[in-house]
Amino acid sequence: MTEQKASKGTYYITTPIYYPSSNLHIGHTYCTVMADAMARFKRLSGYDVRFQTGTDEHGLKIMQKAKEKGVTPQEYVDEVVAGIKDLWNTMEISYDDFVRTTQPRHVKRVQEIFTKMNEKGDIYKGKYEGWYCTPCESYWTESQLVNGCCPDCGRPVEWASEDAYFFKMSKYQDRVLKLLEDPDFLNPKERRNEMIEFVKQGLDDLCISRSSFDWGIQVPGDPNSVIYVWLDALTNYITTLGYPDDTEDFRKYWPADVHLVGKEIVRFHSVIWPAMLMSLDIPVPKHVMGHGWLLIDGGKMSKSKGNVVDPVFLIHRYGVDALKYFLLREYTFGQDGVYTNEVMLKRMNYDLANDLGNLLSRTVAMIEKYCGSIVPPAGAFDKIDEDLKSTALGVAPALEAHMNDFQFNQALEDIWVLVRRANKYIDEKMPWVLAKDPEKKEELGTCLHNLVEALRIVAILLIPFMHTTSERMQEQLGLSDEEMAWEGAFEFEKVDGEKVTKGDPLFPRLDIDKELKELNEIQQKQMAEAKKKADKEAADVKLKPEIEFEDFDKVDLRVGTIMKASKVEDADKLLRFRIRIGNEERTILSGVAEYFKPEELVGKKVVVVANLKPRKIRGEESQGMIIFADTGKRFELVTSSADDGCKVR
RNA sequence: CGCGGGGUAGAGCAGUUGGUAGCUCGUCGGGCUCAUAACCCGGAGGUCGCAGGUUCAAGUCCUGUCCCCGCAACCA
Repeated sequence: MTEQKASKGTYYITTPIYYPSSNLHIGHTYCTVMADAMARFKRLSGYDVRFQTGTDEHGLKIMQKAKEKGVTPQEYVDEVVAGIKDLWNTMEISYDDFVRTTQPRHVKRVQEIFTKMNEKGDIYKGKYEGWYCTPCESYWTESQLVNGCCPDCGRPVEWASEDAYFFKMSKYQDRVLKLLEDPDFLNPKERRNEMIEFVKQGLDDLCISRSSFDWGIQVPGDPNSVIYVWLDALTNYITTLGYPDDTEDFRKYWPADVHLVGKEIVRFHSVIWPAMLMSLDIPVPKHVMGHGWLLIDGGKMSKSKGNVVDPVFLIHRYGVDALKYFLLREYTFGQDGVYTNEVMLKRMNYDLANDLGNLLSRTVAMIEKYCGSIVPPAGAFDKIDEDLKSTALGVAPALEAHMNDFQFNQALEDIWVLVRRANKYIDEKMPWVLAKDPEKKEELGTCLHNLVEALRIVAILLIPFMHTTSERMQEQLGLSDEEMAWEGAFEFEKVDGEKVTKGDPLFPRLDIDKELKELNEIQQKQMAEAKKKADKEAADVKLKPEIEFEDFDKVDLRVGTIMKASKVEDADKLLRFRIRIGNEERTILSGVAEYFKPEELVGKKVVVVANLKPRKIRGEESQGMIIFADTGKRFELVTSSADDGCKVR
């Protein structure tokens, strides 16, 4: 890429750095493809573009994954990251920098940033508290718990605390709120509203270190703590520019023009990240754009559901350009969209094969047939010619406006307005009739000439989205590089006596029914395998660390009779039990409402942890705990026929 | 509980500052034969979740209500 033309200034766009805990799916591809299209568009428009993506490689999850595979965390991420880079190469993603948070250039600067924030007085030592799952070594918030247990492994958690470093985020609450209220900063507005409300509820200080695991960047001067992954991850956008050193890149590209992110991490980018930058006294990014998700069967893609769509497979089958086109054309930025094979195949067939491919094909065929493969000159224009011309000239300005708004689907629609107009133009002009009449030769020439003009404009405007297709069009139309310059999309009179060459169809027509059938079969198989694998992982018996008999003996288990059972109002999952244990009765709350009807439990004899310290749940005291068998999907009663009050041991 | 989003033709979606409800696919009918059986034209099909309100005028503003989805703090 030539870096000469930078007349319009710089444009720095980023994708999130992805978490390599598994291979990427089509949702990640969607985000990266958008960023790539924007980067290419800006380059063509004359900006000095910097487009960055990468991977976020620290954290507990990675450590656990590596352990499962029996490799070091570094070995583990190296392998996954190689796959990710392969994917982006296959997708022809034109990134300028790929950052890995394990790279020394990043690690060193994150520590410097931590130190800087500390010197500013924005970091203090405190206690981090939460529900801790010992086997998973993770903290969870109250709301994350599932039935009061670890959402990952389903085992009980305990309230724990550790020394940790905190960032005084609350200090920046007012400034962040002000920033969010600027309609230009965070888009689309649905996300903005959400964040404004969130900040208005008040910002707490942010815990920015962990001591429960060590796969991360060490806190300067504290070998026992690593820097919290989000501080590590977010700063990638500036460490690659050399910050905190005063570098040319940093001065040139910061603040970033756009952080393109998924809606699930908008908060980190529009609240936490700006607060951190404010602490560092450097400018905040100009824009944060939150895109929606691709949903499958109305739900989020997830490995446990076994419904992830593999982009590599689709590229292999349909080609990079077709997939890119589909992703950019089908979905409205900011909104969730439903992915189905059928929707994808229809887009590919109708828009690409029928409309665009066929238009090129019939145009080139006619020029070969009627004009000896040489694009004829244009004569006088009639009304229809003028209409085609004005449609053609309207596309580029409309497209630029939509692109600047991140309306990729609209931008492509702009191009297709011309594609459809050109197809209609052929029908209106009926060149095959003109060809039969020697006196209509000039009219025929004008028609075919104008079609090539229209296709030239289409080919140029397609470069940011499908550059290979664009090149193939250029080749078939015999256009020079000069005729394909971006500015040329704003002019109609460019072509002149080119020699056209008919090539393979741009996009072969697909037999949708047949494709659907085959795709479904293949994907069913893939999903079944993925699901099996996920289920198997879940079924592996992971025992807690060994304990002494004395530890077990501390637990007083008793048989209890359920006297009453009722639902706790205002809580979806909680049931309230009155349990008789020998001579006494007590109240116990359990988060099992989704598995049992209260009335069917009355009279059952169950096993109760009788000497558990009472705990308040939803304002009520729970005096013990009922034992259930957890199948992973359901809870089942563990019953006994013995009299209540009996010891269980 | 709270916060955010959505509910518009059979399906999937657009609808800027309120002023005759659009698009793609499907469907029905017609045209053309240059082209990848592709392309072009026309028709049918919507009380814009429901109920009120503001207004000369509301899918678009306000109130209430039902249903679906997401977030709920460190978890991409």
